[in-house]
Amino acid sequence: MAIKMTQQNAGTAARILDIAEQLVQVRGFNGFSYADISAELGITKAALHYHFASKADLGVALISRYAERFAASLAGVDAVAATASIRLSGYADLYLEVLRKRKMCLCGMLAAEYQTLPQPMQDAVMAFFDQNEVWLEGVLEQGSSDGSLQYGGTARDTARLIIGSLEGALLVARPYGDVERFRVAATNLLASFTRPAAQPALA
Amino acid sequence: MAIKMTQQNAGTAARILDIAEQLVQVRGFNGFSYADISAELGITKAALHYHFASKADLGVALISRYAERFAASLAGVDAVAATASIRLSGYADLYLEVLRKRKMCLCGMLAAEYQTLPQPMQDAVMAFFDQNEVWLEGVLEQGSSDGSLQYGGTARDTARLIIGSLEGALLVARPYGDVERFRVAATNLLASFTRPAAQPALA
DNA sequence: GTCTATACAGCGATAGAC
DNA sequence: GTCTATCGCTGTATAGAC
Repeated sequence: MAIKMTQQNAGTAARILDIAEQLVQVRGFNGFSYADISAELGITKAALHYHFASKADLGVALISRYAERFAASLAGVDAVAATASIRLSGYADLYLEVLRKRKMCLCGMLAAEYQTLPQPMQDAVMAFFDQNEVWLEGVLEQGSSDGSLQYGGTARDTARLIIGSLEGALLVARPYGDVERFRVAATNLLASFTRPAAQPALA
Repeated sequence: MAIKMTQQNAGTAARILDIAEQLVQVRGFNGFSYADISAELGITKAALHYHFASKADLGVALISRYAERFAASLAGVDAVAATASIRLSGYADLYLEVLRKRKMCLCGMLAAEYQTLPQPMQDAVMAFFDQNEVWLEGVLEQGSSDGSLQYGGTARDTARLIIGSLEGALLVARPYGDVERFRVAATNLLASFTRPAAQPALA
């Protein structure tokens, strides 16, 4: 469980995570095995258990790292995007990049397999969606304040709509291998919030 | 593969499909085994192979039956819903019923696992989404004609947006066990098409 | 830190009795 | 149509040498 960090295993652990992440995003957590990783990394299955004692431990580490990287990406969007509308586009682009690699969002994939996951992984998956929701809620409120965005319902509900819609657009577009299918859906979705005066306040 | 239909195995095959369908919608195609079915049905694993020679055969039969039942549900919506807007609500309600049983849409689940599926199953999954798309496209065009619906982009693109958004709302709401989360997302999504004069034609 | 060797349960699937 | 029995393989995980 607790592994002391030397130069060696830090690199090995990271490579294991890289390969496992790819496998989960393509095949699912129940769709790959230690043997797949060992084959690609060129070390034995047994050696993998040194770095991650159980598959559940590997899974939790996978989500943690993914969530951290995602947080960094969101910070990057904040840094380069001036308006709320552009930030939403930047958010959708994060999904688009995943689809370009013919992968599913890690946590979208795990959400499908949710009921088969060990509980620590379940908790981490929900934390990821919560993290997305908080960020989007902030962007939506900002956009509402400065008048650049407009939406029915609360910022929170709209954030949840966006998360679900983009995850689902990714889910469905991937079998078709159709990047454009996702791009169009994301554009149409976000356009419904971006257009000024498009949606009068609910009666 | 080809099974002659007697009174006996028709009933047994249907019960196998019932149990397998439930398992796939909860745990995924890679998350259940013949042993799970045999345990619940009270017959041996070996007996299952009489009805469905391979797991792939079972999977294809599963999707076929699901698609047929879904088509019947859509016909039911057509029958009871007078307007395009009400038909869209009826469509969303089909997803809601699935979530109420704490399940994922069968083909949404299989879309996540897509890359691990035998090709006949892959084809059947896409055919299911195509079927949804055709029906929604018809409803959207009808709504556009009579002025009750309004949307940016084509009917086809909007149909795809709706499919993806509802699949994704289902995917994300299920871990939270939150039916209301889905209901709100679906309502907000459909409201953006339903409100008259909400969206002026694209410039 | 990685190895060999292996345990042991589970998988999908098959053969052949009844 | 369902059974018993079993195959061959793969799964995760462990023990202990190096």
